[in-house]
Amino acid sequence: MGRSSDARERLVRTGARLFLARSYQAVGVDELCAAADVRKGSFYHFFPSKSDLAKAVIDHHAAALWARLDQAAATTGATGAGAAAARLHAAADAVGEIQAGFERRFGTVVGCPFGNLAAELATTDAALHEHLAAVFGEWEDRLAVICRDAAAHGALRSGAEPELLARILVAQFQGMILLAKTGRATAAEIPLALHHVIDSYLAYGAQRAQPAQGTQGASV
Amino acid sequence: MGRSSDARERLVRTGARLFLARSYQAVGVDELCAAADVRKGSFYHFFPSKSDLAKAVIDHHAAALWARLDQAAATTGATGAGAAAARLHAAADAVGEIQAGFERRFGTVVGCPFGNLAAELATTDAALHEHLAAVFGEWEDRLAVICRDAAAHGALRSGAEPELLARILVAQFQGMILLAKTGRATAAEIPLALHHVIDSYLAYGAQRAQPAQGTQGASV
DNA sequence: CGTTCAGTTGACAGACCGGTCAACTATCGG
DNA sequence: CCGATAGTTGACCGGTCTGTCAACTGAACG
Repeated sequence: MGRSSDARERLVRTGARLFLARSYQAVGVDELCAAADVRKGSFYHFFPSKSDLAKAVIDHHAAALWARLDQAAATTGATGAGAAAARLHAAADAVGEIQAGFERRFGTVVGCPFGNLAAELATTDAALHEHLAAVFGEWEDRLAVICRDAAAHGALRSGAEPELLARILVAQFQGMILLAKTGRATAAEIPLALHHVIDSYLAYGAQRAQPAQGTQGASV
Repeated sequence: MGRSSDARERLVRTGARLFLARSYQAVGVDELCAAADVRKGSFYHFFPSKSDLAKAVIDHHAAALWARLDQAAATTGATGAGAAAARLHAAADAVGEIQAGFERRFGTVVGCPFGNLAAELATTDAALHEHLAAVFGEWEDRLAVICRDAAAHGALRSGAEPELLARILVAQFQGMILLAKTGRATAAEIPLALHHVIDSYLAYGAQRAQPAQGTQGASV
């Protein structure tokens, strides 16, 4: 019953775009609606508040990230000592590609969708704070799975705890993306730094032979 | 001639406090003035715009950070292979203490003063963007000096370039602080992760014997 | 002691903010 | 073909936002 519409999806997509291009607070509901060609009344038909749109935007970006990470892990099939290491490097490349895509779309490195919102809203919006914490938690967990696998195959240096390494890698992603956002690095340098950190945690002799080469697949 | 006043300093200090406790955009000039007990006309006597106050706030935090880093480097006197490594660890502890101080003052980890503003404003305020880039640049340079010293004494693993390591460490600071802000870590865990990363870059045998122990000096 | 000027004051402006609402409309299921 | 309902529309609200201004005040200095 009733009619159907893609207005909600348009709002989420333009929200994702505008929040990245500027920031959450810098984009008003009015501008958002104009850009999505949706009247304000409709906005509040789909979302109880602007904050709820942000939650949907986070889910949108999270789905895209998990898809990329799954794809990266899949192309690096098989198991074994070297495979886990390769999957870590592939995850670094996947994030690098997402950031490179943003850089192409927006003209500059606009930052991490989650990191930006966390820095801006973690202190003022409890619901978004929790939502973002869950995303970072899943990100960490996904890397921890690979790190534990690497540890099980003896691919990690002695003293390298898988869970801590996963956290360090997520932090390295966030930090490098932020430095790139300040203009002190390009999107392409993000995965390079991560390859470096990953290698420094691999058991001696397990480092990758040739320097990082992102999977050259297109799509953004 | 004319009269003197500490209103400007009060504005910078309360700006530093409120921007950390919430965010730049979440704190209005009116609220800021009320908290600093300064009338709005006076605010615009000292600062052409809210953005210029933010620039002063950044300088305020930067001065505090450089002082802490200098102090940390000084207590770890002397030179030599182990001294450079010790200075890196001391820098990690210094940042950890700053964050622990914020955590005590505000009740939660409120993030890095520079990282927060960078994430929020880098895309919308060109002047602040540049100003923040300069701070990150100096931070990186200061660590690079130590890293080069470590490299010169053969304290770094082979393949560890000092400049890249300095960048990786700044990124690790930013990333860990952001994760702590999302509630996924405490301020005390920030230096621990950094000690871990630093150790993974030190030449085998140069790792610190006993786990991180922040200089127990008080002061915030 | 008076002039000068940094600093103060409070009222004001205009735009914009997130959010509300009642009336309306098109579509889908029966 | 009709009723139920998801979606649409545009006017509207009160509050807050950054920034302005002219008149005023008081301390330092010649």
